[in-house]
Amino acid sequence: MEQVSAFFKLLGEPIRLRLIALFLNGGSYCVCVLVDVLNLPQSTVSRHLSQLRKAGLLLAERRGTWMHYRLNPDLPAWQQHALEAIRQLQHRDTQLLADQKALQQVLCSDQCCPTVKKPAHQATASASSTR
Amino acid sequence: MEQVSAFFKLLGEPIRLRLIALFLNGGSYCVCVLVDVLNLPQSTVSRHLSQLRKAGLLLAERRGTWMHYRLNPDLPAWQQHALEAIRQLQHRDTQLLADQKALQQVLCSDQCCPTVKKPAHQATASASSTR
DNA sequence: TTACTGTATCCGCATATACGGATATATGCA
DNA sequence: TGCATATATCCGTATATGCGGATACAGTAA
Repeated sequence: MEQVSAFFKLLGEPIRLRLIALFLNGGSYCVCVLVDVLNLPQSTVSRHLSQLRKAGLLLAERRGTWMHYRLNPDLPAWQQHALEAIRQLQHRDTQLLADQKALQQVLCSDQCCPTVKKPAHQATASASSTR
Repeated sequence: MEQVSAFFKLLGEPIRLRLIALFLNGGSYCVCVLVDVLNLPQSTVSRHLSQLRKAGLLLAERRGTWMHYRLNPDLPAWQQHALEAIRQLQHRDTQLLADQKALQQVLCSDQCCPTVKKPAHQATASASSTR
């Protein structure tokens, strides 16, 4: 029960909600990309990411200097249901839409993180096996 | 966005989560019943209920001295999705199961609130057309 | 090693929120 | 009226949580 409310508590914070929404497409992003997208201090973004990781919502993987986060694909069914709610909001909420647009811009400009894995449908509209 | 996180923040509190779970069956309960079920101070239960009502999750209706709360049947789709997550937990989480059992006991003992509307399938195991 | 970059954590501060006894308000009834 | 019950709100307190600059900790390359 405490675990359950802890999960919803994570979703109850705007920055974390925006982060989760960005990961819903299946992409894998390093901290510096997300800092650029959200336009927030690095410590703030990193803190929220590690909270999401500790809770099992995100997985982290080191690639050289960069730490890459992605959504845990093996979440329990009830959590996936809750995330589905956010997925529905992505097409309506202006903030989430703006974040997605900002993400694409940052990814295209390739300012940072040569090893970022974009979501499949963005890779180049050709090979699609990112996951 | 703030509205969205506010919604999840409501679900992020154990007592509110338990309250919502109790209402998922479609029943309509007064405060005193819920106080008995959760075994918590009246002010605590009432406060959480009014928070849920202010957010539009619950509807309240006065019947004489008693205030009856029930789930708002017209929630936006994304919220219903999130509630579906809780519905799935009802069969697994021991606390939620205990609450449901306690609710049935309180309702059967008829200690209070002669006007409580039980969910359809509990009414007499006959008519079922709630929700 | 040293320098540099990306990330995680620390820490003091500010704010939000929950608690629950006490009290106010509302309704029904005599 | 006045009392009793149900509910809502108040209020002081305790706790939780977010913030973000500063700092520590990788990992890479020279």
